[in-house]
Amino acid sequence: MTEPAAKPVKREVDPTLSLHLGVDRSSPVPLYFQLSQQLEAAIERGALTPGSLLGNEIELAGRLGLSRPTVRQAIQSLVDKGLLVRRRGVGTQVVHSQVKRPLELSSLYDDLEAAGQRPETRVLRNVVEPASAETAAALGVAEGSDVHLIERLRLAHGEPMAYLRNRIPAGLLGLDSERLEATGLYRLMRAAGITLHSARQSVGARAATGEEAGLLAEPDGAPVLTMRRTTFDDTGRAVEYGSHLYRASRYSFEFQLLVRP
Amino acid sequence: MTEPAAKPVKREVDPTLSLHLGVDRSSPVPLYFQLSQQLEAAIERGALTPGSLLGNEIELAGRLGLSRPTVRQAIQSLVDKGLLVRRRGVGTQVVHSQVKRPLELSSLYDDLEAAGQRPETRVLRNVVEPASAETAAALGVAEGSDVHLIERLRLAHGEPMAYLRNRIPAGLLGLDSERLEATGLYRLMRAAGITLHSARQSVGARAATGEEAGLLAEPDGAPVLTMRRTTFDDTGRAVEYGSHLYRASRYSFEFQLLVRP
DNA sequence: GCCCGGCATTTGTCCGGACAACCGGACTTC
DNA sequence: GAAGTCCGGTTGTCCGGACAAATGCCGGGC
Repeated sequence: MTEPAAKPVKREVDPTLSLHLGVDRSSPVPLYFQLSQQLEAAIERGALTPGSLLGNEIELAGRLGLSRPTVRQAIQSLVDKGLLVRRRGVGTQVVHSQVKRPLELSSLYDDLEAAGQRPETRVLRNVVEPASAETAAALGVAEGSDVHLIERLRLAHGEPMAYLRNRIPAGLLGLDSERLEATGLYRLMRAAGITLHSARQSVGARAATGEEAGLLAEPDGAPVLTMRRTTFDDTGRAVEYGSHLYRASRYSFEFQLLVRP
Repeated sequence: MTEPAAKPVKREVDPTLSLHLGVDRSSPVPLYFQLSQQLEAAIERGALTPGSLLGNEIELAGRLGLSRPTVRQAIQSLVDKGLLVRRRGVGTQVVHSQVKRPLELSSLYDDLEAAGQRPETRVLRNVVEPASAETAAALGVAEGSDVHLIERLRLAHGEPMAYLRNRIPAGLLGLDSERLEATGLYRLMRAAGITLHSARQSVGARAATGEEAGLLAEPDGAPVLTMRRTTFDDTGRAVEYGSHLYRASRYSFEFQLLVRP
């Protein structure tokens, strides 16, 4: 008695088959991370087309010589990034693109640089002064204690884009104007060993005052975007309080956000 | 021969000891989820104070009768929410608070309701018309195909807060003005079985036109916040394209964001 | 007194397996 | 023809164990 011929498979061919995935066990990079990077790259360059089903986890694990938990961890990280969607009883699908990045704690400097705008910074003030009540409340320090006050004008293509005013607890890191003109504040903080963790932001709008309009090369009373942000490191300390002004005619906040499942 | 007296423990007492944690194995709720909820509640009400160390995972697992992977999954979900921080060789710490919610795809209606503002909606228009080039591009449909156009005025305490203009592919869900006045658009979508997944947003500012100023009860040329948003469901379809106007004098966007580790 | 190496502690990574819940389609039944 | 039922396939949850890597502390050596 011979087996009946296998019925033609309904399922499409597993698209990860033609991807020559593989991990390097001698590398210090975690296996799940190697895999998630390869999958992300494949999605990025279109080798995994939106909507297509990834072959099932168990088979994929077997093919790569990995365990299922490891493969799941790799897939999960891409689900968290919004690149994949899982459906029980169905499979794992590539999201129909449109996803870029789900909003990071971005530095304006980095944003401009990434957009190829070659940002420029002009430090207008860089002093230490006693904290006002508002600043003290935002930073969680005693009123009157020393804080750095930094005022900068950020330009792109020689045109003013934003007027940035930051307050930073004194003694947290060295802040000379020279370095501030060469890079962004967040980069200096990371370089000083501060691990940024989260931030509270508030974005609004109002009419610019005469002085502000002058700095930003806008007409008097022009609408400007305002952004207030307090940033915390992973110990919960407030490390920065900024209140910034952006030219509404030249700048808007773009971001992607994901729905928490 | 008696054991020498144990040296006094340097470590603080495990704060989870006094928490009477426990899981119900007969419940259909996943164990890791039960645990993460209990921990989150303990943090919320201050039973786990910021900065305190959470006793190690292995001991915690043993005490609860769970395996270490399950406990790790619970902790990981809180790390993802920004409530906890892990440090290898040290332990898991409660973040020094200030964290509320890391920015969800929020409906203005829900936001206002959560703030106890009793939102009110006035539907100004609710028609089906052919898609303009801009709308078609944003929604990924053919130019000229049918889309719902909905214009609403959102009020709180009887005062206008925002002027909302949404475009939705026709046939996606039933949209009668009556239900639109009773609740928010996103709630209607979820009720129609649409799983929201992500959105691309752009927030800017400009001066209001005369007509817009009149609707929002603002003086002519007053600054207004603009928000453009395309929302996608988990199949990657664009399900909504909105361009909204908010009174800058009454409204600002508040959100929390986390640094991706 | 100061520096450095070793040690205990804790989280990070990985494995292999087991069963449950869920989805979709095929099949049966009315 | 329509509705209900069964079944294969897939992800979700959970377990127990093992070793690696990072951190902070203590003691020994200089």
